[in-house]
Formats: sequence, structure tokens, C-alpha cells
Amino acid sequence: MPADEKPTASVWTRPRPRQREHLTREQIVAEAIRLLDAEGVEELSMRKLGTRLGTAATSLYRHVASKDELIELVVDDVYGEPDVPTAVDGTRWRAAVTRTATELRAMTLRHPWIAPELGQVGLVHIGPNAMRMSSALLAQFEAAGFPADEMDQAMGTLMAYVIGIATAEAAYLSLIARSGKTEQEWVAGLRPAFDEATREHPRLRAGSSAQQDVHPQRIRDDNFAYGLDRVLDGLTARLTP
Amino acid sequence: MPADEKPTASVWTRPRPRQREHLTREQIVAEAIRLLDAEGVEELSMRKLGTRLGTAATSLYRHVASKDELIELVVDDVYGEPDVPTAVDGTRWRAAVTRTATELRAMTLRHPWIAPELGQVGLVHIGPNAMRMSSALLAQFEAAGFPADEMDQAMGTLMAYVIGIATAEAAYLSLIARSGKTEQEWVAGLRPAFDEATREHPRLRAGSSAQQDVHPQRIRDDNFAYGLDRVLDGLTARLTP
DNA sequence: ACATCATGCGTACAGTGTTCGCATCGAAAG
DNA sequence: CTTTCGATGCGAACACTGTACGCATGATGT
Repeated sequence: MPADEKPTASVWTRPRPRQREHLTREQIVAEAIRLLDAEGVEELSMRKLGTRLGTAATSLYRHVASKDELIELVVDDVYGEPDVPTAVDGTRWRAAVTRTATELRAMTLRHPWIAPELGQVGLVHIGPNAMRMSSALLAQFEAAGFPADEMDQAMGTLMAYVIGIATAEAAYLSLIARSGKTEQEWVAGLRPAFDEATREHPRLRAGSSAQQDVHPQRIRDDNFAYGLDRVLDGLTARLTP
Repeated sequence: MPADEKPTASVWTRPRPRQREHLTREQIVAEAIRLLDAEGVEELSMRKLGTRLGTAATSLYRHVASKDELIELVVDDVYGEPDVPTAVDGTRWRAAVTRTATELRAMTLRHPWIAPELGQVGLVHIGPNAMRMSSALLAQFEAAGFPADEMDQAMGTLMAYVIGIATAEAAYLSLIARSGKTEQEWVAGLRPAFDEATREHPRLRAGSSAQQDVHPQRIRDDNFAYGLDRVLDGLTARLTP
């Protein structure tokens, strides 16, 4: 053995010369989204995320200031998914807004863990993707002919509806995902408890028992479309008095 | 010293004979709400709650199965706050629904930490107070004349709007509360960053800068009322074709 | 007087986000 | 080619968290 070999760290104990590319913020965000989609929000820990990326947990803090900031980045990244139609002519504004709302709902259902953060997007979180989306949506209301002092309120109304229904759906889907069953199985399994709980409130039972054999996903789609149409009806009435 | 005194625990070290009333689930829930209102959701820990009640943290588990269950109880307790008009005649249904929606929003703004849980109320959390509220609200839609197969959808639309806007407002108010400033101070302080962020999206700046001198709380009230009127317009249109 | 049972609580465990200081690297500078 | 230096990875540690377990103690029923 030559003497130039250090005694404290042999070739075998010493870790391999780093072949990994440097960790980047983009990799961390992308892997966090994958983990969140797969296991839900309460399974996201810095250590687990680090393991998935083949690094130590504390290494992440070189690229991200805190877990809260990571979540901010993750949320804005997801906001980059829907493509919002930009150029609109005034006649087709309703179709354009319907499409945007539908995309936003789909985005939330793909990533149900985002729902509780949704309300914060706007003044609290002002990431570039969220801003781009808001700006494009506002342009649709402008093209529709809303006066300048009403555009914001009209868009806010639409967004409140979308956030509200998507939040409710996402919470419901997250729960089902944790149970490991399909949506139909879960609904069927809950029915006895639901009937018991609604014994004193028969009104609440009427609507749901009528649709007992309809596919639950179909019901949710219909409900979303119904409410969206009502909201847009109410907004349209302001344009043509 | 008489020999009947135990050496391990003298009269002085031994805790006083318990004079406290027994802990009850109601006390725990009430104190949890007080703590949540005062310090926010991430400051609620079982140990802190126990200290406030003058007991050890683990004692709470005799009355509550887990922290999650405690939160379920807390949420339903808050749902008991708004009083929803029960008897309605068909002509005043709009006033009744407006009142209910306003009460629900006020409830959320009193307890902003409840917002992320709001979406779960319905199928996920089925506490007695939440059921009572839902049933009463549904009765208002029934009295309005909605057909049986549309009542649920109509109420869902209204609830989605209320949940959405209340969630957004609550997130915003929670953030301000944590900053320690008043709403007006906070808005003024954020303006430079907001202008910077909206440099590439001038549309987003137009609406907010027009109202720069209006009291922000007034703006929020107006926005809520505007959207609520639009939603109710859209729903009303289904009744009188 | 004794047995039974619900309740309070000290201890402990696995897990969290985050800080700190040290080791190691790639690239720039002499 | 050598030396320096800032950026990066990471092991150890800290203050916390929710909660399971077992023991002590109180009130209650016989």
C-alpha cells in the first residue's frame, strides 16, 4: 500500500465522485408535485422529498428557503398547466370563459392538494404563472364589454365560484384517494351512514337518492356545468340590459 | 414527624386534591376555538391547548380521539353560529338566501382558519350543525319553487360561490393578522411589490389602483354583494322563463 | 370496607422543519 | 499547474409535534 492513501477515508468508504447533475430548483419543484400527486399533502416532508431526489433533506435548503416557499413555487408551477385562450372577440367571450373555468377545475382535480392554497392566489401569492392566467382571464371579461370598474368584480365572481366548487370536489376526491376505493365503491359504502345522518333532514336525502344509479363523476360534471351556466347567466345580464 | 408520612411524596410536593371540574368535550372545543381565533391554525397544538385548560396534553385524549376529530368537532361547532331563517314564503326567498349567505361569510371572517375545512363540509364532515344549516338552506330553495331535481344543484352553486369568496378573503385576512398590521397599512405596504409584479400585466393594475383611497373592507363587502347578486340573478332566471 | 371503573398525566417514540458547521467540489486567478 | 474561493452537499442537533402506554388517583357502586 502506498503511503499517500489517507487512513480516515479509503477509496471504498469515500463516496463516489459526484456524477449527479447539480440539484436545481426546477427538479425539486417537479419531484414535489409528483410526490404530492401520488401520496397527498400530508405525506410531503423535506426528508422524503430529499430521498426521492437522491440527496439529503437539508440539501434542498440551498435552493429553497423554506417548505412554505417550496409550496408557493409548486402552486405557481401548477398554475402554468391550463392554457387560457388569449385573443378573444367579444361575441365568443362566454365560450372562452367557460373553457378557462373548465381548465381551472380540471387542474384542481388533477392536483387536489392544491385546493386549500387556491384562495391565496391573487394578492397573497403573486407568482408569474398565476399572474399570466389572471391577466388573460381578465382580458376575456374586457373583451366581453364589461366597464372598467366592473371587470374586476365580474372576474372575482367567476373565480369564487370555480374555487369554491373545485375546493369541495378536491376535498372529496382526496378523501376517497386515501381510502383506496373507487369513487363508486366509496359512495355505496357511505350510504348507510348518510341515511342515518339524514334521518332528521329528509330534504337532504331527496336529491341524492334520486340519482343513486348514475355515475358519480357524471353528477359532478353536470353540477359544475349547471352552476357555471347560472353564474355566466347572471353576469351576461349585466351586459345587455 | 409521624411515620405515616410517605417519604416519596410529602404534603407539599403532592399536588393539591383535584378541585377542578372534570374536563368536558365542550370545554375543549370552546377553548380550541378561542385559541384558533387568537393565534391561528398553526399555533394550535395539543400541548398548548392542554396548558390553556390547566391540564396535561394527553388528558385531552380521554375526550377526543385525535386532533383531526377535534377539528371536526370545532368546525361543526362554528357551523352552529349562523342562524338560518327556517320558515320562508316563496316571495321572499331571495332575501332569505341573501341573509344566509351573508351570515356564512361573516362566520368565515370571524374564524378565518375554518376556510380550508369548508370544502369538506357536506359529504366528508356530516356534523349535526352543518346538516341543520344545509337542510334549512335547501328548504329556502324548495320554497322558491325549484323543481326537486334542480334544488341540489342550485344550492350547490350558491354554496360554491360563498365558499370560494370566503376562502379567498379568509386567507387574505389570516395573512394580515399574522403580519400584525391593519388591513389598510398592509395594503399600502404591499403596493410597491404589487406594482412591480404587475408591470407586465397592466390590466390587473387598473381596477385596484382606481380604488386606492377606498377603505379595503368596504371594497370586499361590495365585491361579495355584487357576486352574490349575479349568482342569484342567474338562479332566478331559471324560475321565471 | 372493598372492588370497579373512568379519568388525569408522566414518559417515551417516531417524525417534523430548520440551523449550523464542516467537507468537498468546480472554476477562476496567480 | 497550483492556489484560492465561493457555491454546494450533508451529518448532527434542536425544539417541536401527535399520540400510545401504563400507572396513580379519584369517584362510585356493592
